[in-house]
Amino acid sequence: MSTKGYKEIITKGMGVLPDKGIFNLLEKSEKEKLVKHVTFMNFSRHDVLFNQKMPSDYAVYIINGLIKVYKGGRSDRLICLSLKGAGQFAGLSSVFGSKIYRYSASAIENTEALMIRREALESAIRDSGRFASELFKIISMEALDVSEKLVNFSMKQLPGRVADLIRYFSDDVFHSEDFTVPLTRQELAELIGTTKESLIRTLNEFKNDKIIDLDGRRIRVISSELITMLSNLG
Amino acid sequence: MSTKGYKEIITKGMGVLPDKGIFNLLEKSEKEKLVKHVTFMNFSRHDVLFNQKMPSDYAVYIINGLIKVYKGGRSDRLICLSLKGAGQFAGLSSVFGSKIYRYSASAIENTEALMIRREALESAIRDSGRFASELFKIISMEALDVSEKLVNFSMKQLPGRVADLIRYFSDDVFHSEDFTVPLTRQELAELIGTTKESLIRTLNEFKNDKIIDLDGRRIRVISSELITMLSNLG
DNA sequence: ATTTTTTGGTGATTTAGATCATCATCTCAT
DNA sequence: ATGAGATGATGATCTAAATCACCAAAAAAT
Repeated sequence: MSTKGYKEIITKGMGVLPDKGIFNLLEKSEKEKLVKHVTFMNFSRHDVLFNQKMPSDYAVYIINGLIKVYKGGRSDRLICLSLKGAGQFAGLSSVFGSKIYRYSASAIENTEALMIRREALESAIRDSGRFASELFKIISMEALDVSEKLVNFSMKQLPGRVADLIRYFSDDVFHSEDFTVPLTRQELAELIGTTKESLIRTLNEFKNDKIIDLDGRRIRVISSELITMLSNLG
Repeated sequence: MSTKGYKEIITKGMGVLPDKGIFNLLEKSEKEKLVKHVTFMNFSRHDVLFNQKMPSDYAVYIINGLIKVYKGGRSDRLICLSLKGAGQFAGLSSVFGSKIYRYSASAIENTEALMIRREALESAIRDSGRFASELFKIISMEALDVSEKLVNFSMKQLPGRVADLIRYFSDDVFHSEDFTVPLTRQELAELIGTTKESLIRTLNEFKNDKIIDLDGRRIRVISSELITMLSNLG
Protein backbone atom coordinates (compact mmCIF):
# COMPACT_ATOMS: atom_id res chain seq x y z
CA MET A 1 0.00 0.00 0.00
CA SER A 2 1.25 3.48 -0.70
CA THR A 3 2.62 5.22 2.36
CA LYS A 4 2.31 8.78 1.23
CA GLY A 5 -0.27 10.98 -0.37
CA TYR A 6 -3.24 9.79 1.63
CA LYS A 7 -4.63 10.31 5.05
CA GLU A 8 -6.63 7.86 7.05
CA ILE A 9 -9.88 9.24 8.26
CA ILE A 10 -12.13 8.33 11.13
CA THR A 11 -13.92 5.13 10.18
CA LYS A 12 -16.38 5.12 13.07
CA GLY A 13 -19.94 5.91 12.21
CA MET A 14 -21.63 5.16 8.93
CA GLY A 15 -20.74 8.38 7.20
CA VAL A 16 -18.18 6.76 4.95
CA LEU A 17 -20.63 4.44 3.19
CA PRO A 18 -22.28 6.21 0.27
CA ASP A 19 -26.00 6.76 0.54
CA LYS A 20 -26.69 5.19 -2.81
CA GLY A 21 -25.74 2.24 -4.94
CA ILE A 22 -25.01 -1.27 -3.80
CA PHE A 23 -24.52 -0.45 -0.10
CA ASN A 24 -28.10 0.65 0.21
CA LEU A 25 -29.15 -2.94 -0.38
CA LEU A 26 -27.88 -3.63 3.12
CA GLU A 27 -29.99 -3.26 6.25
CA LYS A 28 -28.89 -0.70 8.79
CA SER A 29 -27.45 -3.36 11.08
CA GLU A 30 -25.56 -4.95 8.20
CA LYS A 31 -24.16 -1.57 7.23
CA GLU A 32 -23.00 -0.96 10.78
CA LYS A 33 -21.26 -4.31 10.78
CA LEU A 34 -19.59 -3.67 7.43
CA VAL A 35 -18.42 -0.19 8.21
CA LYS A 36 -16.24 -1.42 11.06
CA HIS A 37 -13.97 -3.04 8.50
CA VAL A 38 -13.87 -0.19 6.04
CA THR A 39 -11.06 2.33 5.78
CA PHE A 40 -11.37 5.58 3.93
CA MET A 41 -8.30 6.55 1.97
CA ASN A 42 -7.08 9.30 -0.25
CA PHE A 43 -4.77 8.74 -3.20
CA SER A 44 -2.92 11.16 -5.48
CA ARG A 45 -1.89 10.51 -9.05
CA HIS A 46 0.53 7.59 -9.32
CA ASP A 47 -0.21 6.32 -5.83
CA VAL A 48 -0.66 2.59 -5.78
CA LEU A 49 -3.91 1.27 -4.30
CA PHE A 50 -2.77 -2.33 -4.37
CA ASN A 51 -0.02 -4.24 -6.02
CA GLN A 52 0.10 -7.47 -7.99
CA LYS A 53 1.32 -10.40 -5.82
CA MET A 54 0.53 -8.75 -2.49
CA PRO A 55 -2.06 -10.45 -0.26
CA SER A 56 -5.52 -9.53 -1.52
CA ASP A 57 -7.05 -8.50 1.79
CA TYR A 58 -9.06 -5.51 0.59
CA ALA A 59 -11.43 -4.72 -2.22
CA VAL A 60 -11.56 -1.08 -3.18
CA TYR A 61 -14.66 1.02 -3.70
CA ILE A 62 -14.05 4.28 -5.53
CA ILE A 63 -15.95 7.21 -4.06
CA ASN A 64 -14.59 9.68 -6.57
CA GLY A 65 -11.58 10.08 -8.82
CA LEU A 66 -10.16 7.67 -11.35
CA ILE A 67 -7.85 4.70 -11.16
CA LYS A 68 -6.42 2.19 -13.57
CA VAL A 69 -6.24 -1.55 -13.04
CA TYR A 70 -3.31 -3.07 -14.87
CA LYS A 71 -1.18 -6.12 -15.20
CA GLY A 72 2.54 -6.10 -15.78
CA GLY A 73 4.05 -9.06 -17.53
CA ARG A 74 7.70 -9.69 -18.20
CA SER A 75 9.71 -6.81 -19.64
CA ASP A 76 8.33 -3.36 -18.91
CA ARG A 77 5.12 -3.45 -20.89
CA LEU A 78 1.80 -3.07 -19.14
CA ILE A 79 -1.71 -4.01 -20.08
CA CYS A 80 -4.43 -1.87 -18.61
CA LEU A 81 -7.39 -4.09 -17.79
CA SER A 82 -9.81 -1.30 -16.97
CA LEU A 83 -10.36 2.17 -15.63
CA LYS A 84 -12.55 2.54 -12.57
CA GLY A 85 -14.33 5.67 -11.48
CA ALA A 86 -16.85 6.78 -8.88
CA GLY A 87 -19.16 4.00 -7.71
CA GLN A 88 -17.03 1.18 -9.05
CA PHE A 89 -15.08 -1.58 -7.36
CA ALA A 90 -11.52 -2.71 -7.99
CA GLY A 91 -9.86 -5.91 -6.87
CA LEU A 92 -13.03 -7.95 -6.37
CA SER A 93 -11.95 -10.95 -8.43
CA SER A 94 -8.57 -11.03 -6.72
CA VAL A 95 -10.17 -10.86 -3.31
CA PHE A 96 -12.64 -13.66 -3.98
CA GLY A 97 -10.64 -15.81 -6.37
CA SER A 98 -7.09 -15.62 -5.07
CA LYS A 99 -4.97 -15.13 -1.96
CA ILE A 100 -2.99 -12.41 -3.70
CA TYR A 101 -3.83 -9.57 -6.03
CA ARG A 102 -3.46 -10.72 -9.60
CA TYR A 103 -3.19 -7.20 -10.96
CA SER A 104 -2.24 -3.77 -9.67
CA ALA A 105 -4.20 -0.55 -9.35
CA SER A 106 -2.97 3.02 -9.22
CA ALA A 107 -4.62 6.42 -9.14
CA ILE A 108 -4.82 8.46 -12.33
CA GLU A 109 -6.54 11.40 -10.72
CA ASN A 110 -6.80 12.23 -7.04
CA THR A 111 -9.06 9.55 -5.69
CA GLU A 112 -11.07 8.90 -2.55
CA ALA A 113 -11.69 5.24 -1.92
CA LEU A 114 -12.93 2.77 0.65
CA MET A 115 -10.75 -0.21 1.44
CA ILE A 116 -13.09 -3.03 2.43
CA ARG A 117 -11.76 -6.12 4.15
CA ARG A 118 -12.44 -9.46 2.47
CA GLU A 119 -14.05 -10.96 5.59
CA ALA A 120 -16.44 -8.04 5.85
CA LEU A 121 -17.52 -8.45 2.24
CA GLU A 122 -17.96 -12.17 2.70
CA SER A 123 -20.05 -11.65 5.75
CA ALA A 124 -22.19 -9.06 3.97
CA ILE A 125 -22.72 -11.61 1.22
CA ARG A 126 -23.86 -14.20 3.73
CA ASP A 127 -26.14 -11.73 5.46
CA SER A 128 -27.77 -10.18 2.44
CA GLY A 129 -28.89 -12.11 -0.59
CA ARG A 130 -29.65 -8.89 -2.44
CA PHE A 131 -26.17 -7.57 -1.81
CA ALA A 132 -24.74 -10.90 -2.93
CA SER A 133 -26.81 -10.83 -6.12
CA GLU A 134 -25.68 -7.34 -6.99
CA LEU A 135 -22.04 -8.20 -6.36
CA PHE A 136 -22.47 -11.27 -8.56
CA LYS A 137 -23.70 -9.07 -11.32
CA ILE A 138 -20.72 -6.75 -10.94
CA ILE A 139 -18.11 -9.49 -11.00
CA SER A 140 -19.87 -11.23 -13.87
CA MET A 141 -19.93 -8.09 -15.95
CA GLU A 142 -16.27 -7.62 -15.21
CA ALA A 143 -15.55 -11.12 -16.48
CA LEU A 144 -17.63 -10.47 -19.60
CA ASP A 145 -15.79 -7.23 -20.27
CA VAL A 146 -12.40 -8.89 -20.09
CA SER A 147 -13.59 -11.65 -22.43
CA GLU A 148 -14.76 -9.01 -24.85
CA LYS A 149 -11.40 -7.31 -24.60
CA LEU A 150 -9.62 -10.59 -25.22
CA VAL A 151 -11.55 -11.13 -28.43
CA ASN A 152 -11.04 -7.56 -29.59
CA PHE A 153 -7.33 -7.74 -28.87
CA SER A 154 -6.85 -10.90 -30.87
CA MET A 155 -9.28 -10.31 -33.71
CA LYS A 156 -9.23 -6.60 -34.38
CA GLN A 157 -6.29 -4.70 -35.68
CA LEU A 158 -5.20 -1.29 -34.57
CA PRO A 159 -7.74 1.00 -36.28
CA GLY A 160 -10.53 -1.17 -34.88
CA ARG A 161 -9.10 -1.10 -31.39
CA VAL A 162 -8.47 2.65 -31.45
CA ALA A 163 -12.05 3.13 -32.61
CA ASP A 164 -13.15 0.96 -29.66
CA LEU A 165 -11.14 3.18 -27.36
CA ILE A 166 -12.69 6.39 -28.64
CA ARG A 167 -16.13 4.87 -28.46
CA TYR A 168 -15.46 3.76 -24.89
CA PHE A 169 -14.63 7.30 -23.78
CA SER A 170 -17.31 8.99 -25.77
CA ASP A 171 -20.16 6.54 -25.03
CA ASP A 172 -19.35 4.94 -21.69
CA VAL A 173 -17.25 7.47 -19.82
CA PHE A 174 -17.97 11.04 -20.90
CA HIS A 175 -21.28 10.63 -22.73
CA SER A 176 -20.09 13.29 -25.13
CA GLU A 177 -18.44 13.55 -28.54
CA ASP A 178 -16.02 16.09 -27.17
CA PHE A 179 -13.86 15.14 -24.25
CA THR A 180 -10.41 15.45 -22.74
CA VAL A 181 -8.80 12.18 -21.72
CA PRO A 182 -6.95 12.29 -18.42
CA LEU A 183 -4.37 9.83 -19.76
CA THR A 184 -1.02 9.99 -21.51
CA ARG A 185 -0.58 8.45 -24.96
CA GLN A 186 1.36 5.70 -23.26
CA GLU A 187 -1.60 4.94 -20.99
CA LEU A 188 -4.02 5.05 -23.90
CA ALA A 189 -1.81 2.54 -25.69
CA GLU A 190 -1.81 0.24 -22.67
CA LEU A 191 -5.59 0.24 -22.73
CA ILE A 192 -5.70 -1.32 -26.19
CA GLY A 193 -2.56 -3.43 -26.00
CA THR A 194 -0.28 -1.54 -28.32
CA THR A 195 2.69 0.84 -28.18
CA LYS A 196 2.51 4.60 -27.82
CA GLU A 197 4.05 5.07 -31.28
CA SER A 198 1.42 2.94 -32.99
CA LEU A 199 -1.38 4.60 -31.05
CA ILE A 200 -0.14 8.08 -31.99
CA ARG A 201 0.10 7.14 -35.66
CA THR A 202 -3.39 5.65 -35.76
CA LEU A 203 -4.86 8.61 -33.91
CA ASN A 204 -3.26 10.95 -36.44
CA GLU A 205 -4.57 8.88 -39.34
CA PHE A 206 -8.03 9.32 -37.86
CA LYS A 207 -7.37 13.03 -37.66
CA ASN A 208 -6.19 13.23 -41.27
CA ASP A 209 -9.21 11.23 -42.39
CA LYS A 210 -11.44 13.74 -40.57
CA ILE A 211 -12.89 11.06 -38.32
CA ILE A 212 -11.79 12.87 -35.18
CA ASP A 213 -10.26 16.19 -34.26
CA LEU A 214 -7.20 16.06 -32.05
CA ASP A 215 -5.79 18.77 -29.83
CA GLY A 216 -3.43 17.35 -27.27
CA ARG A 217 -5.53 15.26 -24.93
CA ARG A 218 -8.75 16.69 -26.22
CA ILE A 219 -10.61 14.55 -28.71
CA ARG A 220 -13.64 15.59 -30.70
CA VAL A 221 -15.46 12.90 -32.61
CA ILE A 222 -16.36 14.23 -36.03
CA SER A 223 -17.99 11.09 -37.42
CA SER A 224 -19.23 8.68 -34.81
CA GLU A 225 -20.65 6.64 -37.69
CA LEU A 226 -17.15 6.03 -39.06
CA ILE A 227 -15.89 5.25 -35.56
CA THR A 228 -18.63 2.68 -35.16
CA MET A 229 -17.90 1.28 -38.60
CA LEU A 230 -14.20 0.94 -37.87
CA SER A 231 -14.96 -0.70 -34.54
CA ASN A 232 -17.31 -3.21 -36.16
CA LEU A 233 -15.07 -3.96 -39.10
CA GLY A 234 -12.17 -4.71 -36.79
CA MET B 1 -30.19 -25.12 -27.89
CA SER B 2 -29.30 -28.18 -29.95
CA THR B 3 -32.31 -30.20 -30.97
CA LYS B 4 -30.63 -33.52 -31.62
CA GLY B 5 -28.09 -35.72 -29.99
CA TYR B 6 -29.41 -35.46 -26.46
CA LYS B 7 -32.26 -36.85 -24.50
CA GLU B 8 -34.03 -35.24 -21.64
CA ILE B 9 -34.15 -37.35 -18.55
CA ILE B 10 -36.44 -37.44 -15.57
CA THR B 11 -35.59 -34.44 -13.41
CA LYS B 12 -37.69 -35.39 -10.43
CA GLY B 13 -35.87 -36.56 -7.35
CA MET B 14 -32.45 -35.46 -6.30
CA GLY B 15 -30.51 -38.10 -8.18
CA VAL B 16 -29.29 -35.66 -10.77
CA LEU B 17 -27.33 -33.46 -8.38
CA PRO B 18 -23.84 -34.83 -7.80
CA ASP B 19 -23.05 -36.01 -4.29
CA LYS B 20 -19.94 -33.91 -4.05
CA GLY B 21 -18.63 -30.48 -4.84
CA ILE B 22 -20.46 -27.22 -4.57
CA PHE B 23 -23.98 -28.67 -4.40
CA ASN B 24 -23.17 -30.36 -1.12
CA LEU B 25 -22.91 -26.94 0.47
CA LEU B 26 -26.70 -26.81 0.17
CA GLU B 27 -29.07 -28.12 2.81
CA LYS B 28 -31.37 -30.94 1.81
CA SER B 29 -34.35 -28.61 1.48
CA GLU B 30 -32.35 -26.18 -0.64
CA LYS B 31 -31.24 -29.02 -2.88
CA GLU B 32 -34.82 -30.15 -3.31
CA LYS B 33 -35.80 -26.64 -4.29
CA LEU B 34 -32.94 -26.31 -6.76
CA VAL B 35 -33.44 -29.66 -8.41
CA LYS B 36 -36.89 -28.70 -9.59
CA HIS B 37 -35.30 -26.26 -12.01
CA VAL B 38 -32.54 -28.51 -13.22
CA THR B 39 -32.60 -30.43 -16.47
CA PHE B 40 -30.22 -33.24 -17.25
CA MET B 41 -28.99 -33.30 -20.82
CA ASN B 42 -26.75 -35.30 -23.03
CA PHE B 43 -24.61 -33.80 -25.77
CA SER B 44 -22.53 -35.39 -28.52
CA ARG B 45 -19.49 -33.86 -30.18
CA HIS B 46 -20.32 -30.59 -31.95
CA ASP B 47 -23.67 -30.21 -30.20
CA VAL B 48 -24.19 -26.68 -29.01
CA LEU B 49 -24.98 -26.22 -25.31
CA PHE B 50 -25.79 -22.56 -25.68
CA ASN B 51 -25.23 -19.94 -28.27
CA GLN B 52 -23.90 -16.39 -28.19
CA LYS B 53 -26.73 -13.82 -28.27
CA MET B 54 -29.46 -16.22 -27.12
CA PRO B 55 -31.18 -15.44 -23.80
CA SER B 56 -28.97 -16.61 -20.98
CA ASP B 57 -31.55 -18.52 -18.98
CA TYR B 58 -29.40 -21.48 -17.94
CA ALA B 59 -26.00 -22.04 -16.45
CA VAL B 60 -24.48 -25.40 -17.29
CA TYR B 61 -22.84 -27.79 -14.88
CA ILE B 62 -20.73 -30.48 -16.53
CA ILE B 63 -21.17 -33.92 -14.99
CA ASN B 64 -18.73 -35.57 -17.35
CA GLY B 65 -17.32 -35.02 -20.80
CA LEU B 66 -15.62 -31.95 -22.23
CA ILE B 67 -16.88 -28.75 -23.79
CA LYS B 68 -15.36 -25.60 -25.16
CA VAL B 69 -16.52 -22.08 -24.46
CA TYR B 70 -15.76 -19.76 -27.34
CA LYS B 71 -16.48 -16.41 -28.84
CA GLY B 72 -16.87 -15.73 -32.51
CA GLY B 73 -16.08 -12.28 -33.73
CA ARG B 74 -16.50 -10.93 -37.23
CA SER B 75 -15.16 -13.11 -40.02
CA ASP B 76 -14.95 -16.81 -39.27
CA ARG B 77 -12.24 -16.81 -36.64
CA LEU B 78 -12.99 -18.09 -33.16
CA ILE B 79 -11.35 -17.53 -29.83
CA CYS B 80 -11.70 -20.33 -27.35
CA LEU B 81 -12.09 -18.83 -23.89
CA SER B 82 -11.81 -22.08 -21.98
CA LEU B 83 -12.38 -25.80 -21.87
CA LYS B 84 -14.69 -27.12 -19.18
CA GLY B 85 -14.77 -30.65 -17.88
CA ALA B 86 -16.42 -32.66 -15.11
CA GLY B 87 -17.38 -30.58 -12.08
CA GLN B 88 -17.12 -27.24 -13.85
CA PHE B 89 -19.66 -24.61 -14.78
CA ALA B 90 -20.15 -22.82 -18.07
CA GLY B 91 -22.16 -19.71 -18.76
CA LEU B 92 -22.15 -18.34 -15.21
CA SER B 93 -20.94 -14.86 -16.07
CA SER B 94 -23.45 -14.58 -18.91
CA VAL B 95 -26.27 -15.70 -16.65
CA PHE B 96 -25.44 -13.24 -13.88
CA GLY B 97 -24.01 -10.38 -15.89
CA SER B 98 -26.14 -10.26 -19.02
CA LYS B 99 -29.56 -11.02 -20.44
CA ILE B 100 -27.99 -12.99 -23.27
CA TYR B 101 -25.08 -15.40 -23.57
CA ARG B 102 -21.97 -13.48 -24.49
CA TYR B 103 -20.17 -16.56 -25.77
CA SER B 104 -21.09 -19.99 -27.08
CA ALA B 105 -20.39 -23.48 -25.79
CA SER B 106 -20.26 -26.75 -27.66
CA ALA B 107 -19.37 -30.32 -26.77
CA ILE B 108 -15.95 -31.65 -27.69
CA GLU B 109 -16.55 -35.11 -26.28
CA ASN B 110 -19.87 -36.70 -25.39
CA THR B 111 -21.01 -34.75 -22.39
CA GLU B 112 -23.59 -35.08 -19.66
CA ALA B 113 -24.62 -31.78 -18.17
CA LEU B 114 -27.15 -30.10 -15.92
CA MET B 115 -28.95 -27.04 -17.21
CA ILE B 116 -29.73 -24.90 -14.18
CA ARG B 117 -32.21 -22.04 -14.43
CA ARG B 118 -30.96 -18.59 -13.49
CA GLU B 119 -33.76 -18.03 -10.97
CA ALA B 120 -32.94 -21.28 -9.22
CA LEU B 121 -29.29 -20.32 -8.90
CA GLU B 122 -30.20 -16.89 -7.63
CA SER B 123 -32.50 -18.34 -5.06
CA ALA B 124 -29.84 -20.82 -3.94
CA ILE B 125 -27.46 -17.89 -3.53
CA ARG B 126 -29.99 -16.08 -1.36
CA ASP B 127 -30.67 -19.19 0.71
CA SER B 128 -27.12 -20.33 1.26
CA GLY B 129 -24.25 -18.02 2.05
CA ARG B 130 -21.79 -20.86 1.72
CA PHE B 131 -23.06 -21.72 -1.75
CA ALA B 132 -22.88 -18.05 -2.69
CA SER B 133 -19.31 -17.79 -1.43
CA GLU B 134 -18.21 -20.81 -3.41
CA LEU B 135 -19.88 -19.53 -6.57
CA PHE B 136 -18.17 -16.19 -6.02
CA LYS B 137 -14.87 -17.95 -5.90
CA ILE B 138 -15.62 -19.79 -9.14
CA ILE B 139 -16.68 -16.70 -11.08
CA SER B 140 -13.76 -14.73 -9.69
CA MET B 141 -11.26 -17.35 -10.73
CA GLU B 142 -12.84 -17.36 -14.16
CA ALA B 143 -12.36 -13.61 -14.41
CA LEU B 144 -8.75 -13.93 -13.26
CA ASP B 145 -8.07 -16.64 -15.82
CA VAL B 146 -9.37 -14.52 -18.66
CA SER B 147 -7.27 -11.57 -17.49
CA GLU B 148 -4.25 -13.82 -17.45
CA LYS B 149 -5.08 -14.97 -20.94
CA LEU B 150 -5.45 -11.40 -22.12
CA VAL B 151 -1.99 -10.53 -20.88
CA ASN B 152 -0.45 -13.66 -22.34
CA PHE B 153 -2.12 -13.03 -25.68
CA SER B 154 -0.83 -9.51 -25.95
CA MET B 155 2.59 -9.86 -24.38
CA LYS B 156 3.82 -13.32 -25.33
CA GLN B 157 4.59 -14.42 -28.80
CA LEU B 158 3.80 -17.76 -30.29
CA PRO B 159 6.44 -20.02 -28.74
CA GLY B 160 5.50 -18.70 -25.31
CA ARG B 161 1.80 -19.22 -25.90
CA VAL B 162 2.30 -22.72 -27.29
CA ALA B 163 4.41 -23.52 -24.23
CA ASP B 164 1.54 -22.22 -22.09
CA LEU B 165 -0.82 -24.49 -23.95
CA ILE B 166 1.32 -27.58 -23.42
CA ARG B 167 1.78 -26.70 -19.76
CA TYR B 168 -1.96 -26.25 -19.39
CA PHE B 169 -2.67 -29.75 -20.65
CA SER B 170 0.21 -31.42 -18.89
CA ASP B 171 -0.17 -29.66 -15.52
CA ASP B 172 -3.80 -28.67 -15.20
CA VAL B 173 -5.73 -31.16 -17.30
CA PHE B 174 -3.94 -34.50 -17.59
CA HIS B 175 -1.40 -34.26 -14.76
CA SER B 176 0.99 -36.15 -16.99
CA GLU B 177 3.86 -35.42 -19.36
CA ASP B 178 2.33 -37.80 -21.89
CA PHE B 179 -1.16 -37.11 -23.09
CA THR B 180 -3.44 -37.17 -26.11
CA VAL B 181 -5.36 -33.97 -26.74
CA PRO B 182 -8.98 -34.44 -27.78
CA LEU B 183 -8.75 -31.39 -30.03
CA THR B 184 -7.93 -30.67 -33.64
CA ARG B 185 -5.02 -28.39 -34.53
CA GLN B 186 -7.57 -25.78 -35.45
CA GLU B 187 -9.09 -25.98 -31.95
CA LEU B 188 -5.66 -25.86 -30.32
CA ALA B 189 -4.93 -22.74 -32.33
CA GLU B 190 -8.18 -21.14 -31.18
CA LEU B 191 -7.15 -21.70 -27.57
CA ILE B 192 -4.07 -19.52 -27.94
CA GLY B 193 -5.39 -17.03 -30.46
CA THR B 194 -3.47 -18.03 -33.54
CA THR B 195 -4.00 -19.87 -36.83
CA LYS B 196 -3.73 -23.61 -37.33
CA GLU B 197 -0.75 -23.12 -39.68
CA SER B 198 1.24 -21.14 -37.14
CA LEU B 199 0.39 -23.58 -34.37
CA ILE B 200 1.52 -26.55 -36.47
CA ARG B 201 4.78 -24.85 -37.33
CA THR B 202 5.57 -23.94 -33.72
CA LEU B 203 4.66 -27.41 -32.51
CA ASN B 204 7.03 -28.88 -35.08
CA GLU B 205 9.80 -26.52 -34.05
CA PHE B 206 9.36 -27.78 -30.50
CA LYS B 207 9.58 -31.31 -31.85
CA ASN B 208 12.75 -30.59 -33.84
CA ASP B 209 14.28 -28.91 -30.80
CA LYS B 210 13.52 -32.07 -28.79
CA ILE B 211 11.33 -30.16 -26.36
CA ILE B 212 8.35 -32.37 -27.07
CA ASP B 213 7.59 -35.52 -28.97
CA LEU B 214 4.68 -35.35 -31.37
CA ASP B 215 2.62 -38.19 -32.77
CA GLY B 216 -0.64 -36.95 -34.15
CA ARG B 217 -2.68 -35.76 -31.20
CA ARG B 218 -0.38 -37.39 -28.70
CA ILE B 219 2.13 -35.11 -27.07
CA ARG B 220 4.98 -36.20 -24.84
CA VAL B 221 6.85 -33.50 -22.99
CA ILE B 222 10.56 -34.24 -23.16
CA SER B 223 11.79 -31.18 -21.29
CA SER B 224 9.25 -29.58 -19.03
CA GLU B 225 12.04 -27.24 -17.90
CA LEU B 226 12.33 -25.82 -21.40
CA ILE B 227 8.56 -25.57 -21.67
CA THR B 228 8.47 -23.61 -18.44
CA MET B 229 11.33 -21.44 -19.62
CA LEU B 230 9.63 -20.68 -22.92
CA SER B 231 6.40 -19.91 -21.11
CA ASN B 232 8.14 -17.51 -18.72
CA LEU B 233 10.24 -15.84 -21.36
CA GLY B 234 7.17 -15.15 -23.47
C1' DA C 1 16.50 29.53 -13.15
C1' DT C 2 18.13 25.70 -15.09
C1' DT C 3 18.63 20.93 -15.19
C1' DT C 4 16.23 16.54 -15.56
C1' DT C 5 12.41 13.76 -16.67
C1' DT C 6 8.29 12.88 -18.89
C1' DT C 7 5.50 13.34 -22.79
C1' DG C 8 4.25 13.82 -27.70
C1' DG C 9 5.73 13.05 -32.16
C1' DT C 10 8.23 11.29 -36.63
C1' DG C 11 10.83 8.38 -39.86
C1' DA C 12 13.38 4.05 -41.07
C1' DT C 13 13.85 -0.75 -40.37
C1' DT C 14 12.67 -5.30 -39.03
C1' DT C 15 9.96 -9.25 -38.14
C1' DA C 16 6.51 -12.38 -36.35
C1' DG C 17 3.02 -14.43 -37.90
C1' DA C 18 -1.16 -14.10 -40.96
C1' DT C 19 -2.58 -15.25 -45.48
C1' DC C 20 -2.68 -17.84 -49.67
C1' DA C 21 -2.04 -21.95 -52.25
C1' DT C 22 -1.59 -26.69 -52.48
C1' DC C 23 -1.70 -31.56 -51.26
C1' DA C 24 -1.99 -35.97 -48.79
C1' DT C 25 -4.49 -38.35 -45.54
C1' DC C 26 -8.24 -39.43 -42.76
C1' DT C 27 -13.05 -39.80 -41.45
C1' DC C 28 -17.44 -40.40 -42.31
C1' DA C 29 -21.84 -40.77 -44.58
C1' DT C 30 -24.42 -43.06 -48.26
C1' DA D 1 -16.64 -49.21 -51.56
C1' DT D 2 -16.51 -44.46 -52.91
C1' DG D 3 -16.92 -39.62 -53.06
C1' DA D 4 -17.07 -35.41 -49.94
C1' DG D 5 -15.67 -32.84 -46.36
C1' DA D 6 -12.58 -32.44 -42.65
C1' DT D 7 -7.82 -32.53 -41.03
C1' DG D 8 -2.67 -32.20 -40.91
C1' DA D 9 1.10 -30.39 -43.12
C1' DT D 10 4.52 -27.26 -45.96
C1' DG D 11 6.22 -23.59 -48.77
C1' DA D 12 5.98 -18.77 -50.58
C1' DT D 13 4.50 -14.24 -49.88
C1' DC D 14 2.89 -10.22 -47.62
C1' DT D 15 1.95 -6.88 -44.12
C1' DA D 16 0.65 -4.78 -39.70
C1' DA D 17 2.74 -3.19 -36.18
C1' DA D 18 6.75 -3.55 -33.04
C1' DT D 19 11.24 -1.83 -32.53
C1' DC D 20 14.84 1.48 -32.84
C1' DA D 21 16.53 5.98 -33.07
C1' DC D 22 15.77 10.28 -32.76
C1' DC D 23 13.95 15.26 -31.47
C1' DA D 24 11.02 19.09 -29.53
C1' DA D 25 8.16 20.71 -26.12
C1' DA D 26 6.25 20.46 -21.63
C1' DA D 27 6.41 19.43 -16.81
C1' DA D 28 8.71 18.52 -12.68
C1' DA D 29 12.45 18.64 -9.79
C1' DT D 30 16.71 20.73 -8.22
